[in-house]
Amino acid sequence: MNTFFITTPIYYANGEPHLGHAYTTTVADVLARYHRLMGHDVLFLTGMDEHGQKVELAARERNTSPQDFVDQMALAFRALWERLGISHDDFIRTTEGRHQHVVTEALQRVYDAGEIYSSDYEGWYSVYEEQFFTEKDLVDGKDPIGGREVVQLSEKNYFFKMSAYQEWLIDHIVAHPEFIQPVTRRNEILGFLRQPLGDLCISRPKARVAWGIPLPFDQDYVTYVWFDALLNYVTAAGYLSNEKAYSRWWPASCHLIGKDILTTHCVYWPTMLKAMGLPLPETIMAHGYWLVDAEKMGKSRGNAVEPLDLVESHGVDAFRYYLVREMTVGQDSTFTVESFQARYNGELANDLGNLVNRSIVMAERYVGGRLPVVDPLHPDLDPLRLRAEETASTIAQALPAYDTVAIVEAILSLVREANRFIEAKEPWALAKDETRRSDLETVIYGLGETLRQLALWLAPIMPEKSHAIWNQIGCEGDVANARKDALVWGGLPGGQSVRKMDPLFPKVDLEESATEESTEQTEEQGMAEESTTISFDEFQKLDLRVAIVKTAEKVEGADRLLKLQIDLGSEERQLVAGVAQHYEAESLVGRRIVVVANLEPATIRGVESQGMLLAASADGQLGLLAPDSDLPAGARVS
RNA sequence: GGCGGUGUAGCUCAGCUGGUUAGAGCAGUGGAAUCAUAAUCCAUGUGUCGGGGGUUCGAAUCCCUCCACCGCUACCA
Repeated sequence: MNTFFITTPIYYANGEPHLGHAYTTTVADVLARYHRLMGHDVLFLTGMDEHGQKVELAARERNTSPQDFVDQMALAFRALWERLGISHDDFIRTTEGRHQHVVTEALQRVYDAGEIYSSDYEGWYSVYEEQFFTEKDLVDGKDPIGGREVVQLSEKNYFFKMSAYQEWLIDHIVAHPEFIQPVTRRNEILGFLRQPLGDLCISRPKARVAWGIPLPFDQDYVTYVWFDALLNYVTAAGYLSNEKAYSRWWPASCHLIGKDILTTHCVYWPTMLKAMGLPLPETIMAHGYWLVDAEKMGKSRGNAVEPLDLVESHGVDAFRYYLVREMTVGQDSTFTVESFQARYNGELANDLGNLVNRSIVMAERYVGGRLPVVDPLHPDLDPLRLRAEETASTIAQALPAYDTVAIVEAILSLVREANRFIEAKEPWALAKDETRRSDLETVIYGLGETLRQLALWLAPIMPEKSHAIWNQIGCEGDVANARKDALVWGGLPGGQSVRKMDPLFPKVDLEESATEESTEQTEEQGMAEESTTISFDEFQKLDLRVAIVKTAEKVEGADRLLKLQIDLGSEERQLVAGVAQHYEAESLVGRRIVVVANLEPATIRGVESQGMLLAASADGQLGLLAPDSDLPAGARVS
């Protein structure tokens, strides 16, 4: 039997789950469910990464033990997976005995093979990032990632000879185009591997970090993140514990990850496996980020919407549907209420929900609620049958390509075909003509069978709603348990009674359900650590310039605004500044100021402002920023 | 700076190894129908396929170049 072993990353237990986690896990769930539908033997794994200093610190802050803390976090994640209808087969935690055993044993083997050595390491260490930095990495004496304190530290650590595997890894990636997907990420890794590859530090001294798995060959150290976390994939497969399971599941079919942990999965993990003498996973699929546009999340109404809130307002299935429908796996996408509502109203409520509703109503009204027994291959049903077969073949191609968007579109095309079919056949007209009774029955049967097909194909994406469809056409059992043979056209026997239910996707008034306020702008939600700092690139987007004030006057009808004409060197600009309560207009003329030159123009009190003057303020005091010397107008600030 | 990617209708995007009048969904406009969650169906686009050059009988699709944006990476800050 075909096996399909899919994993999500194990999520780090130092923060609450968010959209990024939800997306990865939902896509993995949808893929797992499709493979089950196709009759494959599936192992779907997710879990938690629970060791490390950040967990230790978080636990201390809450006055609890690390184990208590991670237990709570694991509960929070499990609760979300339950809410989202995730059908994982295993939930692994790195604090479990089965995993500690594998890590210990694997380390000992690699050590015995001479692939691990110890060495002194000296550098600047950030407690927060749990990382060393070289002198030149530092930015203003702070760590380059979060700008936090660093301390000089020299310590012995253990290293894995990762560098020895560089050529082998390149060869493997080149020889296996499916290994890293999408191709842009593959190129990235190949680019990364053109530089010399270093060795991998795999330890932390217990004196500094106690919360981890001790190195078997040196009890003064614990295992550092990668040689711990990544091994979860083989632990869960049964490595070193269940030979039968292991040989069945390993190597994994797919590690689904976010693009933020590409290197660890595409470089560290393969070399680790190689050193252990284990085969590599077939595919590492890196998806993109959801950009959450707070502006478009209802902020204009003063009440922003958190993506996960939509689960409560519109239901889990609509949320799952949106995730796999809107984002092409591998690319970034923007999460907005507008697009969510457009999908919900247009595709789910109008096209699909209404199709189900009108079909069931017609079955009740025109044929007494009992689905007729009709030859599924009746020529009148050809449009539906052919379209259903097309849907099936499209999905069969899209599934191995991880193309969730194509899967959804294939299903929607069947929905639209059915709506078109109804218009063409006009069952309401047939119902008025006794002589056309059999035509009518054929039509009703065709709709019933199409709904059955839809329920089956939608089940992996929308488990609850698809089951509701399944029930309404009188099918028994759980649609989630259906397998490939059920997908053959004509599986509806006929003769069973329809059971009308409430509309599947009622229109929702979001204004009432939106409550939480949010001040966030666009925020990236991957699995990367959130950071309040900005990158240098982001800073560079600002075009700050020195300007000289030519004229200044008060803006009519505004007591805080001044209208300034400024000399930017290459051009003159007009801008509006809210400094009238601190500066007389005349006193500014001739002064050098600093402005944001590439700010989008705005009209304030009817006056256009082509930029923004910079000033600092505190406790009601205000001071203009100005260069220390008589620089020319237009000088760039950086 | 190096490597890679993207740029196709108002919006979101399909268009594989070059080949009939460049497509889908949404939005817009006009119409039909009434079983249905005012839900559906039909019709409707003069799109410089980012600009320029080239290869070819023929290019959105291949090559070169330029521009814009994005990612990785280096360096500067």
